[in-house]
Amino acid sequence: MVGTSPSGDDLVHVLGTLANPHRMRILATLAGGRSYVSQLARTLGIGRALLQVHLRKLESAGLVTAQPELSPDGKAMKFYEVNPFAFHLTPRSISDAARTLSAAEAPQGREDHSR
Amino acid sequence: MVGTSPSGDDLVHVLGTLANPHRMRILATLAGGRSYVSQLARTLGIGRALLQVHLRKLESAGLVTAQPELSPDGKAMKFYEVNPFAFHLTPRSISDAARTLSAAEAPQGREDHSR
DNA sequence: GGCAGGTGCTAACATTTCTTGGCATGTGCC
DNA sequence: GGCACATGCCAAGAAATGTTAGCACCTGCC
Repeated sequence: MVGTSPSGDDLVHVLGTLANPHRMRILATLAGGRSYVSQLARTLGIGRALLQVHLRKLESAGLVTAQPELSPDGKAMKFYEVNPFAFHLTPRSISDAARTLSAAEAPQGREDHSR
Repeated sequence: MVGTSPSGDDLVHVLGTLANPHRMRILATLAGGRSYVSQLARTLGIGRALLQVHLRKLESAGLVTAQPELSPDGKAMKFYEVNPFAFHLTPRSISDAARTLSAAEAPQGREDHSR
């Protein structure tokens, strides 16, 4: 699984997701062991609403996985854990990714911006 | 130089810079050889104003370098070239970086967000 | 002078992302 | 019932980013 080059769009998504202090801390915390939302919120000292948004982004980027579970005493809890990943960023890998960027994000210029 | 772990803040900066289709394409183009602003704009099909903003971000993240030069016929031109770089992103490296995030960006919570 | 081709800057608008607060739902327990 | 703790969602404001248009300046050349 390692060594697979993500498409340009995916890479933009992943990088954009990682490029945020909160999400880095969340990832770092989860790397130390799985945890559930409220617990994480307490550990990180941030509100649940905010945390959930970030967790959702991390999940949509495929960096973490959610696992709904029922605690012994019947509470519905949502555990999260880190998905293993490895991205190598070099001018070369970025160039490769750039070639697979979707046209939608491209200016696909027919326009004359010359003057 | 390879293998040096960037500080958390630097990493956020670099990742945020790379996480953009325009900047990826700019980097990809420059990886194929140095070029100057107007030329790049034509190649990419985007306006100069926009290009300059992105080039500035790439430069501030240390991914490219600007080289002002005087063309044979006296025109002042600004060439850009890619700086070699290599970042390895893994849960581990992200965790390490997260520990060096500046407090300013930290919620450093004393607050009670519990309810 | 006037045109072509470089550079730079900035104000203003458009869009996206981030953050907060409030409210709704569910379970177990005293 | 009422409290503690868990989840979810959404509207709305704040802040950061992205984009465009326009103007200013310089040099060589016909």
